Amino acid sequence: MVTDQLLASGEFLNKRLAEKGLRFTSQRKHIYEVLLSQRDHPSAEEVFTRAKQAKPEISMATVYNSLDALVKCNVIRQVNVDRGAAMYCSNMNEHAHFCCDDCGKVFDVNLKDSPRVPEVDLPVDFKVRSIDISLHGRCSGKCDDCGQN
Amino acid sequence: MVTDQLLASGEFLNKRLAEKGLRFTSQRKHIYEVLLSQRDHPSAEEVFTRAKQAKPEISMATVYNSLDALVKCNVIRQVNVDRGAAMYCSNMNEHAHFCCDDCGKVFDVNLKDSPRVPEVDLPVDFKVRSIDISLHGRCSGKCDDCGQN
DNA sequence: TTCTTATTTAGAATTTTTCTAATTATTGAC
DNA sequence: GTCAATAATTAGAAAAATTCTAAATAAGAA
Repeated sequence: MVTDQLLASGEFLNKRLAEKGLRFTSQRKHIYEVLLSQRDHPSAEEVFTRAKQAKPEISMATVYNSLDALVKCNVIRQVNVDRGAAMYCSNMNEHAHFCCDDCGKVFDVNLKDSPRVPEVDLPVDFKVRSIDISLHGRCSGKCDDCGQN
Repeated sequence: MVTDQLLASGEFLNKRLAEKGLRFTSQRKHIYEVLLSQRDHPSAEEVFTRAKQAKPEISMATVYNSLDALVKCNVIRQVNVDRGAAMYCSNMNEHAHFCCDDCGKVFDVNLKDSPRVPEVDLPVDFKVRSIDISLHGRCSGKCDDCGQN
């Protein structure tokens, strides 16, 4: 288990980046912290906005670069539920995403009997790196934007 | 089971569209046929290109509108595996998508013990309409663009 | 410290998607 | 079949999302 202290220190990220031959930079650290500090599903644009608060000089290109680096070294996930902007998720516990087609919000949902991930019939030399499960439907009233039904 | 004859006739699509209060138009029929006739995972742009061959007057806005209509009435699926363009899939059998991070190609893959779709812990009033499972990894040599490993 | 090279930056460019307003086509009622 | 209501189509503009470029900077290894 990764402790919050370890996450905060940068040690953890440093190690993960190094394992992939990626450099530990203040921008990547900051963007990672931005994602950890508010555990929703921001788009790159939204990450950019949040990151600028403490680091006004950061650029959009760096946000994309950093997000890619963080995804590559497996400390965040990229979430693609629809056309439109990709979203980013710092919850690395095994979970799926529920996307409400009414309000567009994305919720983390846990798999029952976790970690029972679906098995697939793959050609022998296909190598799986990650599995994404996303549901679409209606969150129906659970969120502010969704009315009664 | 939906027969190819039924699919081709337009009867099937007509019925599905009507069930959702959507109109049956020559453009929607054509785009559906375009997707059925080549069962890969084209982007809207690619659908546009293919559709224009027989219907040069069709517009991009109509392609998006039609794809949305076809998704809404459940005769095709929208596939979001990455940043960049959404893709469309006319295979409505239960299956997952494997996206090769090397070459970007998307493959349909069957679930083992189908149809054992993962169950999730959802708030009671969340209603699920569809489930998407996508894998990322390497197709490693199975495709033309992927070298030896 | 020095060197090499990955990363960052601002901004331009490209790609993808949505919107607009006028026109056309589909559907249901008569 | 004709008419009316309105959904869908069209071209093009606009917006949104992402990638690229070339110069400057910073990280990590020696």
